Amino acid sequence: MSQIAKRRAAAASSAEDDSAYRQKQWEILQAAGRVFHRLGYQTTKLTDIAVEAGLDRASLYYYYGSKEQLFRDVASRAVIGNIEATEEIVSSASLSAAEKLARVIEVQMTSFESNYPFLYVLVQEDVSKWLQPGAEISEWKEAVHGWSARFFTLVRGVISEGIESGEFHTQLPAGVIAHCAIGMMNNSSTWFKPEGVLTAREIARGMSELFLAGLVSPLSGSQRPR
Amino acid sequence: MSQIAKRRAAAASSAEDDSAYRQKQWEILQAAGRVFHRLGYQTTKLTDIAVEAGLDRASLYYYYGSKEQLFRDVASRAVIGNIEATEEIVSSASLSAAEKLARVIEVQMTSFESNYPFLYVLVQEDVSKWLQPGAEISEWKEAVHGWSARFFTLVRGVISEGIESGEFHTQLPAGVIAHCAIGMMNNSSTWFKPEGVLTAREIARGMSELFLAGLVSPLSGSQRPR
DNA sequence: GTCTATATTTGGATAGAC
DNA sequence: GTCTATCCAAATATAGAC
Repeated sequence: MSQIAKRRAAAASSAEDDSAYRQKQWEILQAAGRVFHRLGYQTTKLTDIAVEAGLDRASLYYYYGSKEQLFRDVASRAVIGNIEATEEIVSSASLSAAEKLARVIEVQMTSFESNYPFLYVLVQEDVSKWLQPGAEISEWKEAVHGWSARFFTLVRGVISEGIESGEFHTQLPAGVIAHCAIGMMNNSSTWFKPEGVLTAREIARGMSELFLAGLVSPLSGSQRPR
Repeated sequence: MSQIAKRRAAAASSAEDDSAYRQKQWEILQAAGRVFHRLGYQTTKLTDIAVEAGLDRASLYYYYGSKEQLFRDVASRAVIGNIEATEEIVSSASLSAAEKLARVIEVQMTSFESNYPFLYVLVQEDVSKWLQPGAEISEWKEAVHGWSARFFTLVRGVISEGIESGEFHTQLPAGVIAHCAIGMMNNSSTWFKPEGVLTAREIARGMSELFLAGLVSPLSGSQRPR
């Protein structure tokens, strides 16, 4: 164990929750989140994060042990609660498939917003590439990949449910529709800004409407007058 | 100019179109395309490409001068014709907005298929990050970014046209809808396989229907019986 | 706690033998 | 044409002074 690792461990174990140490950790984490979101994991250099956080490259190691740990902490921040909320929606007995889909979209989009930019950091990394042959896999990577797969399965399940009950009509398999929905949402990492004119909730409603009623339907757009 | 560069230039200039040299270049390019698609540009190491192509890392330099040139050749392969086809559709005077959108989706999806995986290599790179402050920009990167922006503008234009003519109904701004459409299509880089059960054309039709009529509309899905 | 200076590793690119 | 053996730059991580 390196010297800096010992000092880091000592500082971490003796630090209270609201200590200056934790505060600084949090500031660095936020800075890292912004940079990862802007540049992606591979492109981001520790220098970029150090500059964004306003200290030296070496000083980062007093707070975080590695670039990967930094990324891990950034990315873990939001996922779990998100998945659980989605599972609850999907397993509801009283909601129609359309309502479920609308709520899943709303949970996801508002989660992108309230956890900004942490959740985006993850979705834009395409975690499915992590388990490709040749890549070193870690327990954490597998877990994230599992969540990602789980989310896909949940969305596909809702679509399947709607198709089987006759509520939804489509020529495409449920999995493809699920990919479309997820792609639409995840792609918002490239354009959505929390301080924009539209809130995540408003965008989510528009997306649901688009997905359920389409652009041409005379029903759509008139349900909620502007 | 390095020795290997001279030998490469000599081989390239004296090679006929159907020579063994060109053939090998093409094989390497295909291998590189597969690896870039699988791992992304930054993550891909020259070793990965060499292994995929079945020769040594150093031997690549007899055919291509750098990793970036390799990527550039991979990525340039498909884009231009694609943009031009899209521009022609959009500028048509006789098509409705809905028909234009459907055709744009079909062009894009079939292009992903027929150029597989070259076009995917590009869309999954998020070229907008290339012009971020701090990144070194090249003429080529700017050109690609320009195409990407142009494509977005074209799609948004179609949506706007439909909204203004009263053909489309939505609560969302045209730009957001355009992002949704593009996100849906580009995300297919993570799941579409040319050898799958559905052709790109079939998927494109399904996507158009989804976008125009929605999932719930009783019209959708019945237009083309299965 | 933060920095300067440096060790270490990785990966792109070259020289030169064959 | 392809390879072995390097070189070199970039980037992560560490030691140790302050």
